[in-house]
Amino acid sequence: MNKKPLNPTIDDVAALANVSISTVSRVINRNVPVSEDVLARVEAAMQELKYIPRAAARNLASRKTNTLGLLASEVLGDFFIPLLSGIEAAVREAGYDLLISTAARRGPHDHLPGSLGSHNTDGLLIFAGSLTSAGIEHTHALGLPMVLIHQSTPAHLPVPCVTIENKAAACQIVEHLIRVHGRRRIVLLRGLPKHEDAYWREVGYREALAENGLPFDPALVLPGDFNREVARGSVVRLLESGAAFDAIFSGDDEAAVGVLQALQAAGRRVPEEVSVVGFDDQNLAAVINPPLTTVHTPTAEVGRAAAQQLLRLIRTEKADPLTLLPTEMIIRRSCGCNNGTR
Amino acid sequence: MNKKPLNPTIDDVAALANVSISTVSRVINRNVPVSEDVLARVEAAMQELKYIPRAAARNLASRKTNTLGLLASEVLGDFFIPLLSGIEAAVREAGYDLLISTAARRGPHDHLPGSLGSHNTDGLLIFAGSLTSAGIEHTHALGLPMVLIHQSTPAHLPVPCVTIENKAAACQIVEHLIRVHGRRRIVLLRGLPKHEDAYWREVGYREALAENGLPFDPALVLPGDFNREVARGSVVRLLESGAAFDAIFSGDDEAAVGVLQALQAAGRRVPEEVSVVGFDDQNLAAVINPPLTTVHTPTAEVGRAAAQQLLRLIRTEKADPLTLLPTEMIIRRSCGCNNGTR
DNA sequence: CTGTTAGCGCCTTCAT
DNA sequence: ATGAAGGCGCTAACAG
Repeated sequence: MNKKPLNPTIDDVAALANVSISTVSRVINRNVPVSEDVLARVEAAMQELKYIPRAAARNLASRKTNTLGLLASEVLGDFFIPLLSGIEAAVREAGYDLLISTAARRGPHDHLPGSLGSHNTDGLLIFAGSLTSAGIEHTHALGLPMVLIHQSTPAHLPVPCVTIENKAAACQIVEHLIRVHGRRRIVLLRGLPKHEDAYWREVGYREALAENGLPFDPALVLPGDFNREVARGSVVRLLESGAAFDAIFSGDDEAAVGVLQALQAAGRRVPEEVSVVGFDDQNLAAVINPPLTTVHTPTAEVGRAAAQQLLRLIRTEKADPLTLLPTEMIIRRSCGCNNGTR
Repeated sequence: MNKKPLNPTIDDVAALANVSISTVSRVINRNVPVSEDVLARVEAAMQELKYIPRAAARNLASRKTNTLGLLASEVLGDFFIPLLSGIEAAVREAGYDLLISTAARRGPHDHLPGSLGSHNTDGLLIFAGSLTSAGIEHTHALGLPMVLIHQSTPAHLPVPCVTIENKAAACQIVEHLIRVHGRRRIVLLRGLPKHEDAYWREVGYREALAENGLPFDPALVLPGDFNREVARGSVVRLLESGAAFDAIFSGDDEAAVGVLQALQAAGRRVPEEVSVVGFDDQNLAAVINPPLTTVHTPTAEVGRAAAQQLLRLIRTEKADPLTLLPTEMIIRRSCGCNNGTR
């Protein structure tokens, strides 16, 4: 008589506890009432055998996987950590697993990484830029629940989206430059062209100019791509062009690093000669020199909210079409405030 | 006759292609030769039906899950991104999936998150500090292949480990402080007490002192915990104590940030009055003020190597007991070099 | 090279 | 409240 199978199954537990496998299944799932003593026996047996239900078998039988997929873009920026921990927390609290996949080279027909296909995941969290519009439609057509992060749904598809307030914050921070620091020639380092955050930040920038009677000068709008090197290159070229400017609004903090490097290499003093502000309030914003005035984005909350919406969608087939999380301006020194302090 | 089932199974494909399901299975897995025309027919049918094999069914039948689990610690530091991308790359190249789980509150008996249990994952990647020694032994006893990251195996268990060279690099950077900058009262801000990286870095520090005829002074060893605030607190207290010191070797870059903040707040000039060096070469090391002299650690490679070892272990039951990746000192300004440059 | 036949381990009606 | 039996969709011998 084999006492302890190395990979116990539900049958082993049932045998040990002297009940049927259905009963064991019931105590595992706690769906249906089970008498006190039977419950105790079964639980003891499970402990004894160190029984762990096989996910594959449960998934196959129950037709759900209890796992959520996260499709991330190839470039994992600094904001990815808070995003991930927010997602992870929500997913775990709900008893789900998290399968992650970065957007690898995927052909046009090959819309999803195989593993994230409809049968291997109960739903998908899709980060901005990790799937084309066509890919999203295709996935949606498959009937896979999904929610988009930092990207609104294309083609009027009923796909929930969770993102942050970009425009008002961008407007506010640019107005800060104008009204508090008297800047009038403000450069915009736009983010990734197709990125919605970048788009709305630009709209906010223009709005601030317009509301304060400043002209919009296309010569002051340069590529930043949310990338340190790209941003640095843009500023170097701007400097070479001899164009006049007294402030730079960078698409995100990462690009702001490049901005500062280019400016400092050229001997331009920040913030005395030129104010610099960013967006995101990433880890390095507070420690860089000078400390960066920027906009704080609640990235962990975005992750958490996205996971929660997806879970709701899966369970109730209903979710908020749009979750817009608030942002907040953080004044430090790169804009010109607090200079001399500390 | 139902033309396109919404969730096609292998049977639908077989029917459409006029073959048996075994044949379809063969073209899916490409294990066994299949004739040209049959292969074409089957592939056409799969396309036509948009067939996606159900992972749960394959897993159940084949007794393997094709997914690797990653157990991470609760605190996801900056180094986590490169680690994750290295892992993800290796895992994806091998055609596996990645299930991630941060070490949540887990009771003493409840060693693993359920989903990472032996039946749901073919193997585990365990990051330092995410599992106790007992947990590791327990998991190993379950027969689950695993490899440890930045942590060596306890109790002589045959569990492969991949980590980095800490001691020599720590010794080298401290020697740099001594020989190049003439520092003699060097503070050590140790990392997390139970963390092996921290241990070896301390050994390297002591070795450097010994080899250069400097006394080891316990008063100069303070907690840093790989944490910005803890490090700052330690330095603040050190300053208050009035102890003399002319350099600080911080357990990692994150702690170095706290060191710099405390020093600058107290008006101590870095590197003129005190040299500061870190370890890890994190994202912010190059942009902080002053740019941090530190040790570069190949974190993405660590992730990749760990995944590869785990895969080898799963496939061949053999793996290198220890993979030690090289590190490299990066000279910037906080030690006193290159001052005035740029 | 291809088809037939058992399961893989669990959930889920359906009886009792 | 509990047991019996039939799949879930696929892989893996085993024949042919």
